[in-house]
Amino acid sequence: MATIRDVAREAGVSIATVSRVFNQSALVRPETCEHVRAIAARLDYWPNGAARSLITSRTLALGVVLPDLHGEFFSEVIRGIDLAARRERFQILLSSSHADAEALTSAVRTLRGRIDGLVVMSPDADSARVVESIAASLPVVLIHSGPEALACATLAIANHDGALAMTRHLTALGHRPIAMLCGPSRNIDALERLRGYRAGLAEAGLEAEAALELAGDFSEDSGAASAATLLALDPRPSAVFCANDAMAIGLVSALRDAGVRVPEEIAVTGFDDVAIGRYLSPTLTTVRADAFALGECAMRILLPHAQARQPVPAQRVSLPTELVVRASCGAGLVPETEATLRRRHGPHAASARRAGGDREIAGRDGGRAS
Amino acid sequence: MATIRDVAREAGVSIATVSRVFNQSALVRPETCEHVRAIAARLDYWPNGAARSLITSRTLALGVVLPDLHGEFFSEVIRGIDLAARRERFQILLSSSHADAEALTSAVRTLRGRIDGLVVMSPDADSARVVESIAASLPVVLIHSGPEALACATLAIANHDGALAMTRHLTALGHRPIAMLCGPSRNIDALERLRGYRAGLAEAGLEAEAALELAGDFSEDSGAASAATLLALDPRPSAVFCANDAMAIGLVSALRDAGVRVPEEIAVTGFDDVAIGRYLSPTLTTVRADAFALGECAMRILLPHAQARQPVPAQRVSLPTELVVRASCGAGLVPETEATLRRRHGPHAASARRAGGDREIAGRDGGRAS
DNA sequence: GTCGGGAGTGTAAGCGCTTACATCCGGCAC
DNA sequence: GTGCCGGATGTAAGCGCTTACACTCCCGAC
Repeated sequence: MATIRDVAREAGVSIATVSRVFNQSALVRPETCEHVRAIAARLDYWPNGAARSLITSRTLALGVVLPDLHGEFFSEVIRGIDLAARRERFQILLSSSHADAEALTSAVRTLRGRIDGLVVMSPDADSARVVESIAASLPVVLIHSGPEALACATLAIANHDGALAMTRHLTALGHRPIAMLCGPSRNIDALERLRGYRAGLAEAGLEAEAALELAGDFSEDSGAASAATLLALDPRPSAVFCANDAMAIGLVSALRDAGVRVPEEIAVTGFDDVAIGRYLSPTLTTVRADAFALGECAMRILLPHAQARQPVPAQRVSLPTELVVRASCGAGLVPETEATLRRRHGPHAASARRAGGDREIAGRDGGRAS
Repeated sequence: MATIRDVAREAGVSIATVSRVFNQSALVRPETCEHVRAIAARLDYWPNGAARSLITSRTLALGVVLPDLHGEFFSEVIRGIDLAARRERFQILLSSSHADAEALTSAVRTLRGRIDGLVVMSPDADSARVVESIAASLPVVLIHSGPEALACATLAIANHDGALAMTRHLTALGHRPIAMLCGPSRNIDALERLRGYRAGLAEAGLEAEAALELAGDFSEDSGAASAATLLALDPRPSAVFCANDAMAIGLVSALRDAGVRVPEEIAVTGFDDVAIGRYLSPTLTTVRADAFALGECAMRILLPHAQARQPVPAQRVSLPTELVVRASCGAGLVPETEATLRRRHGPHAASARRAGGDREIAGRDGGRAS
């Protein structure tokens, strides 16, 4: 691999001149510049990134640490991050599956000196501490939905509000009892969604019951597996709010196999709004948590500070969610009981598929907040 | 940020000793080692990756260049790559959306000096040339399904064989005419699938007809959009083989909206085997192209050479596909006409959902080959 | 006692680059 | 002609690290 010295020798100039050519310095005579570029092209030379970043202490790279890469949600987050980063000519160093705080610490260490900033997505509480401690020396944004205040820039999904909106929607449609298929018991997002569900029940004067809170783990299989438990409940719930779409999809499939009609006999709703939700039968009523926007938003917060190499001030930004009413909740079947509902949703039958207008912003108090 | 010199001064040793401590050199007295580690921990020191890789010319990072990040397929490829890379303590530098050869070249340049090896996934022919030219100076694996031989290590999906197996399956079930919903016209994978479809028709003595080859672009929407064209065909096809699952999902959804029963009136099949295929109604008959395995396999080829920093010898590895028979093809409805088919597939009704045994390896001549 | 050798540590070079500063040179004002 | 200025280029330091080689002990063999 050719180095700057090879090019300089070959071009009959000093390495400083070659360097200037590759750094758009205006101080190089056009002819010299041309000549150097020609030689560089011939030798297939391009500045070495490591050497460059060693002296400039800027790497034009950002670290992205995720808990996992499974499923559409993470993939969309990465896409959002990647797109925003590329716009500013930043590379992405991806690192995943950091189950515990220790793994996270060591991941961050290996990244040191290779990145100008970091996005950490972590659904567990310990990792938040680790990130807090890094935040002083490296621009960091933490994607974390826990309710507590942290000493670093935090981006949260409005899980609670989204789940509340969904539960309100189900109670307003007259569903009861309403069950919840929960996510992993130590997952912050899952817990916040559960909180929102409970708040929604309370608002409608319904009581939260342990028997109605089914265990799940965010996988399609766990959704399918919960069908039996669900059908054995007495009284049988008229609606099930699943903590994510994957479980809702698994559950609908298992219910269909069991000969139970959705939404006529049991309504099923999800959370996330995965792409195929609008193509399922019945189309899936869910809460849109815009994963792409999440990644993009994290970048919007991080990038200016990464470029300036200055710590991101502690702040808390919440990304609003939207209630997406389609068919699986039974809207359109059950007469609506509240005039407000009708006004807010507009028509939303099964035919609302692919319509953009079937959405309502639920996270009214989302948006920016410190 | 503390440097090696700070630690050395504080610990009262030379920088060489500190360096040795962090490189597991056996030459350091245990007490010294302990002492240095303590100081390092106190100063929150960790070796700078850029400096390290500048002198060792190893980065413990691999570049991954993808055409796009949209959809489950890519996300699974990345997951496979990430997992395999992590096992060998390699980081992943992700770079996507390199539409053309030029963008690819510049992406590779920015990566130079930051990576020990590279995986490029590219469905277009020009990029293959770019990769070929890099292969001499950097270990590279190209994921590319074009039929031509290339001067670099190439990993291909057995698109042709998979599509052939699917078409055979459909003809054997007695379907005709059989339409194909194609992918992007310049996409190699899409073209190879089309080739396989045509070969399958020819085998069955059927003629390929332009009218039966519908235009699509791999998106759910394009699948849905093709429903009208399809239904207007005369004679109406009894089966449609979609070049990927996303289009099949969109098509099934649009057909359902149009009141056409799948598979009774029209059978629909896909390619990829996305996770939710088994949860759809009807469950989706498709060709499994194991994206996770693809990423993993690319790493298996690349990693040894990346570690040794030696070019990957030109070779061609093909990843076999499997025919996954579920309900959307109408198997179980239509009496099977060939004894061989029955023997190969075993029972496969709608209830085959979630069964592992409903799969048959189609790419018999896949596997390793040079 | 002398010597050799190996274990532990230090010294210094240099990876490929950027950049402050030095140098050179041509042109222009006087 | 001299001096000055500024544009173009060169020189050299040094980013934080690894590692070849040098050095210093200390111990055991003789």
